[in-house]
Amino acid sequence: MGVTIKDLAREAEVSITTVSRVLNNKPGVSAATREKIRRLVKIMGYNPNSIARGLVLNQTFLIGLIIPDIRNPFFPEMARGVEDRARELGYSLIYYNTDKNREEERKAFDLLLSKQVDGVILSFFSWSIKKTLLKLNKIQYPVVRVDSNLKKSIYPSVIIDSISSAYQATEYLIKMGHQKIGHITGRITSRTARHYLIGYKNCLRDYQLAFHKQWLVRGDFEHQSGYQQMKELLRQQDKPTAVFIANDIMAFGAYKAIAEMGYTIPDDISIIAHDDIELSSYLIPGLTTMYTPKYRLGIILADLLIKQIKNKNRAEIDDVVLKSTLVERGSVKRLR
Amino acid sequence: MGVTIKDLAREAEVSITTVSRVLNNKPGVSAATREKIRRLVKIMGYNPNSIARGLVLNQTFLIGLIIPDIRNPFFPEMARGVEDRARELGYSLIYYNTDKNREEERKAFDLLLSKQVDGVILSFFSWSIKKTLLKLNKIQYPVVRVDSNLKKSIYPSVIIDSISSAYQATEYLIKMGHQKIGHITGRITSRTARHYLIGYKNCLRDYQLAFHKQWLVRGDFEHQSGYQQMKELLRQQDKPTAVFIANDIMAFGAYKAIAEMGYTIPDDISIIAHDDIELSSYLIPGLTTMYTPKYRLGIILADLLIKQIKNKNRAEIDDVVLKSTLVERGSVKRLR
DNA sequence: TTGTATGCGTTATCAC
DNA sequence: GTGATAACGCATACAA
Repeated sequence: MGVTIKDLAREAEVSITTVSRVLNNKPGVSAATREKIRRLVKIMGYNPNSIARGLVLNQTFLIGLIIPDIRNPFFPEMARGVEDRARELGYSLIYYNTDKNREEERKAFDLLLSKQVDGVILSFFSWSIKKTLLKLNKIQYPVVRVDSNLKKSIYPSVIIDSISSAYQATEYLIKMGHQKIGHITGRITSRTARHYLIGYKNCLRDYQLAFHKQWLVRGDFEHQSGYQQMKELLRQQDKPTAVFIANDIMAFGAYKAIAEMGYTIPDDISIIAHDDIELSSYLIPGLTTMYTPKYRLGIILADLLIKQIKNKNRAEIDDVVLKSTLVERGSVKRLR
Repeated sequence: MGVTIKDLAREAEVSITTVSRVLNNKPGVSAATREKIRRLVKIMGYNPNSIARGLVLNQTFLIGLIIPDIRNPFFPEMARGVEDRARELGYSLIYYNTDKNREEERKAFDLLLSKQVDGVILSFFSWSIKKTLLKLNKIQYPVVRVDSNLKKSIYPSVIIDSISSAYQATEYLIKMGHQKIGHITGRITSRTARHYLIGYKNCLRDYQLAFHKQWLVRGDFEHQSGYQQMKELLRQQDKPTAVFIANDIMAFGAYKAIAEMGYTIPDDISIIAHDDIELSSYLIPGLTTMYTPKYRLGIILADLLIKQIKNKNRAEIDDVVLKSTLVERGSVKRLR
């Protein structure tokens, strides 16, 4: 196919060893030959075959990125962060969307390992795949995870502290004078959704507000469910005055439901959500939400993974806990 | 690192050739040994090294996907289509975000070729890179492009006919009784933006409506500019009654601008946009826009590319033209 | 039915 | 300064 090191050697009338030396900027080549080969590289358009390089070095400079679904607005931000930093450090990314499907997650691992990626980034895995992870750990295979689990893992993780984040959101509503606070959950099979629920409940408890079962409705992180569940909430006799919605996407649906039923935000009902995706500031009124540093998350993931790749010894398992921060816009009303 | 074909051979007490045969389901192995090796594969957890495989087969089953920015909501949909179909056919994807930056685009090519990808998908390149493409074409390197250029290229393309699409959008406004029609353009350096402008102008001409320079304002495909440019439009004495906005994202900004200035959609001003990203139906009122089949676009791209990869001979250059279709929601008012 | 030998493009070891 | 040569893991032409 392309021009190889061998072609260069023939053309320059030297051995491939010499060529390899100048390509890798190693000493032991006269300035003259070095120059000659450099010129040839340009003229002949040589591009190193990193596949062959990977075979001998046992390193491909490839990283596997396993995510649930790139169409979820959370992930492009994160992925871009990973990619930018990874490229900066000389690595490329192979993506794998799993839809949080166990079988796909398993396949993703096999495939990526087969492609000899130097490490893999796992985000929001639906199961712990403990066995696989243990096996990888034994052979010192670099992995980082992003999750909302505070428990120590055998691999470094970036943790989004969803419990505290949900707590903050709820607390904000309370401080704004709300007492009747509802919650639209995420897909409850996900740990993140369960953590939000815990944070919400903890906060109610700490502020001695009764937990009303009818104000807790189940969404699944998709707009559709935000729409439906908000309608559910609004149909009730005794409505909440504020709702904590598990993500911005569902808030979009909720906005629509509220408008359709003739209510207005924040006068009739206040909304706080989670994530702060890019379009949320363009809702009317602007969505008050918990900002999660998605791009930065990506940067950190790349750093953590590549650090592992470089330190074969793998001394520290340093977890990073990422805090979400409140972004006040116009969707929460101060009561009384 | 992992267990290799050699390990299997040693364990099974056969040659690596035999092992290779059963791994690739080739004939010429007794059922007994075949079975024995198959068992060993499971027990020892063998995972083929596709890097080594790629070296000898001269095929990596890797595809390069070059896009401007995965954070633009258009691309996750498309990328997911590519990935799903590619995986189905046994290929994985390396992503490369270029931000439409020439230097990055050039680097992307070098990197991807160096990774020995079997082909590359180019979407919305900012320049023609004719020289590179010609060189690749000479060595029969598989490439597909997605663009809005109807001109024949040396490589197969999926073409989004933006001129006709903008024409349709404008025509729809006219048929709804509008005569005073504005346009917020995309970043005018992009061909797509220019094509929208052409379609818009063509339509005005065909319906004998005068083109008013002050109703043509320049955006850049980002919400921010939709917001600003819509304000610009609304500040005018003689306002348009309807505006064709070059993409949904800018329409989000425009909605906000309109609300802030105390106008309502569609009573005071009608809006039609382009793309139909997922959240657009949740705007209030729902955004009327031109739907572009982004996921399907991805599927087609993967098919076209892999077809090329398989037919080394590369008989046909079949372009595919994708039409956008109108999605009527609530942002355009029928006049009179 | 099975095995030997060679090569893919590159780097590393060792010799000259 | 330079060059043979082996090796990485795998597939395959050719022998046996």
